[in-house]
Amino acid sequence: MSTSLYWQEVLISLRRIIRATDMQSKRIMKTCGLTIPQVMVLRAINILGDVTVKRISDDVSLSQATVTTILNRLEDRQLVERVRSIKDRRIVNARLTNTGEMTLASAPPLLHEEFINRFGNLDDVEKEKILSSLQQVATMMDAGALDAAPLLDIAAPAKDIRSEVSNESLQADSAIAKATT
Amino acid sequence: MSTSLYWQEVLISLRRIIRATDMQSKRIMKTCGLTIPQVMVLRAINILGDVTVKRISDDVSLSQATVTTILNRLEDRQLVERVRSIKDRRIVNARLTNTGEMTLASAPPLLHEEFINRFGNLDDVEKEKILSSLQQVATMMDAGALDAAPLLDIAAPAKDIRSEVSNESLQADSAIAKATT
DNA sequence: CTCTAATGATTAGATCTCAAATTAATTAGA
DNA sequence: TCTAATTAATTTGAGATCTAATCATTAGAG
Repeated sequence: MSTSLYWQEVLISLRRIIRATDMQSKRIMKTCGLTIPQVMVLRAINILGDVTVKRISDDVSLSQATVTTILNRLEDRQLVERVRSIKDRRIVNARLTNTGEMTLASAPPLLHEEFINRFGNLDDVEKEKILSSLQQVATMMDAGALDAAPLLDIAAPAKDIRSEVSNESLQADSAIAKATT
Repeated sequence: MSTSLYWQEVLISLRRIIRATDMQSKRIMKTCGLTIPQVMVLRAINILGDVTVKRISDDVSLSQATVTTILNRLEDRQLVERVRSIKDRRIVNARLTNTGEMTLASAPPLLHEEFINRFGNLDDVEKEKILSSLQQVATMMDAGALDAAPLLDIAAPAKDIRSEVSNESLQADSAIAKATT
């Protein structure tokens, strides 16, 4: 059917987005020595406090293995330290060092300035439309990946966030309490 | 401004999308031996006829270097052949072999079945909303990357592909045309 | 005609990412 | 108490992707 044409378009858009993200990550790497995923992990740790690798990986949407390797690099640079839980030795809790906090605080925004400007200039309806579309796509995609179990509420996420957004103004740490609830 | 929280959400959504795409690519790789980008390159060649590496790379949003390595693998498997232009020896034209055409024809859809189902079940308004959001995001993102010069018309981004498509194989039905307007 | 600049493609080098296998630690059951 | 199953993290192995450097060819200027 005619929908088949949508796939092409969707795929191309996804490619462009993935590529742009990749390029942006490399650009950031050059200026501050950290990649986007690395900064995201730092942020997650900062927001969530001492967290397990699993929790981080859920939060930033990277596999546990990837988070482990990212933590290795962050630990090498002393931005993060790992502490084994005393209660359960299998568990590792990551936390930021002082350097890590400072580095995170000074990290540049992860999206292109250009993107930020343009997005910022859209009116709220438009912003909302875009964010909720992204979330729908993400949900539809990883619902397939995860066998459709935990993420069935397609409609909910966008709204949750929105209300958070409008209430808490800005850095609200807890706001990211997350769709995972 | 409260917009800053949007960034978190946008980033998380993008991560989820990127990850799901990656996982899907690996899944497809297992079943048919080709990754998503490989299939996309095959498709581009099929649609565009004999094409230069540059043209392919523009079309599928991968760097020239990446397309080269993909072409290497495709050529190894005899799905594609490279022909140096006689007029200008720098130029390489890629074309599908018979095997390549057959393989392409039998390649599975590149998006999760689950995604396809869900997306397909949305009404047209919703589909367009999502597609146009993706395209806006892609454009805002790679506009930054490409220094904002050539891509200022947010509305028109994916046009090349579509016009080709509609002329050739697929009989565009106009739904998409509107999405970008 | 030759030398330099530009252009298209390829190679080299560095990261990231994931699935699968592995290691370590805990819990449950015989 | 001791094994089996489970859980958390890490290591291994294989690709993909980008930028930058390189190679090959063509176009232009003197």
